[in-house]
Amino acid sequence: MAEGQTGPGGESLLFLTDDQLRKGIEAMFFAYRGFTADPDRILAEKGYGRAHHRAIHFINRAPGTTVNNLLSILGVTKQSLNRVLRTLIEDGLVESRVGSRDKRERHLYLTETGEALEAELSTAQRARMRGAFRQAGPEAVSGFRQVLEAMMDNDMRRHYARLMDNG
Amino acid sequence: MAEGQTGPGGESLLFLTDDQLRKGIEAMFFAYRGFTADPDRILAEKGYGRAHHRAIHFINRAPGTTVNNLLSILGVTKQSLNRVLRTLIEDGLVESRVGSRDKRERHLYLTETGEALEAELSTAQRARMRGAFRQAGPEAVSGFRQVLEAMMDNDMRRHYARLMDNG
DNA sequence: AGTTTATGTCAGCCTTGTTGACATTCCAAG
DNA sequence: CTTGGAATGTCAACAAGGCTGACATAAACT
Repeated sequence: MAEGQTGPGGESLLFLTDDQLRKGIEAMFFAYRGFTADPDRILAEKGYGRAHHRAIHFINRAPGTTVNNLLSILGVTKQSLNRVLRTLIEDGLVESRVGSRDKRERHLYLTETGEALEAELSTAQRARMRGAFRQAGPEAVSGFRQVLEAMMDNDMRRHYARLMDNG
Repeated sequence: MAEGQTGPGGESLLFLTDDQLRKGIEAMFFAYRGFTADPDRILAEKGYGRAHHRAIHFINRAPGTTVNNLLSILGVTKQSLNRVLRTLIEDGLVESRVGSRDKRERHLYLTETGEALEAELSTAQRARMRGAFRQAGPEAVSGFRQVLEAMMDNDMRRHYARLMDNG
């Protein structure tokens, strides 16, 4: 089904065949492994996991963010995040400051040590992304980001857009 | 560092700034969540997880594949895969046939029930991919796949290429 | 006959997701 | 002002699905 149609306007829809879609799906699967491979190696050495990386990344992106905001970005339960945050705080990578306006809130910051790990992780991950971008070229990069953005759920796209504004 | 250089040939390297790379990284993170969201919901209803989906997908792609081949594609340990395969076989979604040439090997096939679940999962996942492809357009899709392929590790790219040939 | 290869299984550990129960803090309605 | 609900964060316990290591079996290769 859905093989090589042509739309009402006459534009080629070859890229929407089930076969093309399946290629996109498998590309996404294999590429995500490459995407996480380098940070995973670094994290494993230090006894951390991907969850720690995600927390560190977004704390670095928005220093002083609250636990609740982080929860919403990461899309996990607060209990799950809390476990990760606790080890990062114990290990001195993250600092948690009680909110001045609202004392229920905890504002999160990377310490110097935390920033060092963040730099190590993001340098490795950027190197991989840079290689892929360079190899594929600027046109391809633009398409890459368009498709990814269209693949997000609405709330994720909201978070994504907000981060793009800040950065 | 790496802000808006121009290469020796004069071509713009704006898309290789740390900022652009970071956007690519975050897009990849949020998009992968969308990518898995629909299958995850279906799987959760039936008491399966992503690991089962991956096994089902690649058995469907290459019926009769051996356990070892699947291990290499999925990049997990045999113990991990075995646990998943065992439940799929017990539940009658996958059939394991002893090899005729080499009786050590087990060749894996989806049963009718297995094919039904595969269809349900891949239909949902294709719908998401189709929406993203349609929204972004054929040029973007081409770029998307170029960047993803360039992001893979070599052995993943090998598996990917082999699957593309078959398909 | 002995070695290697492919597979399966058991036990046990870790990360990271989940839910449930609970403490603290804030705010607003009475 | 007090009290009750909402928001925020912590602790405990459990499950899925990674991992390693040890071991059994059977077939193939030398």
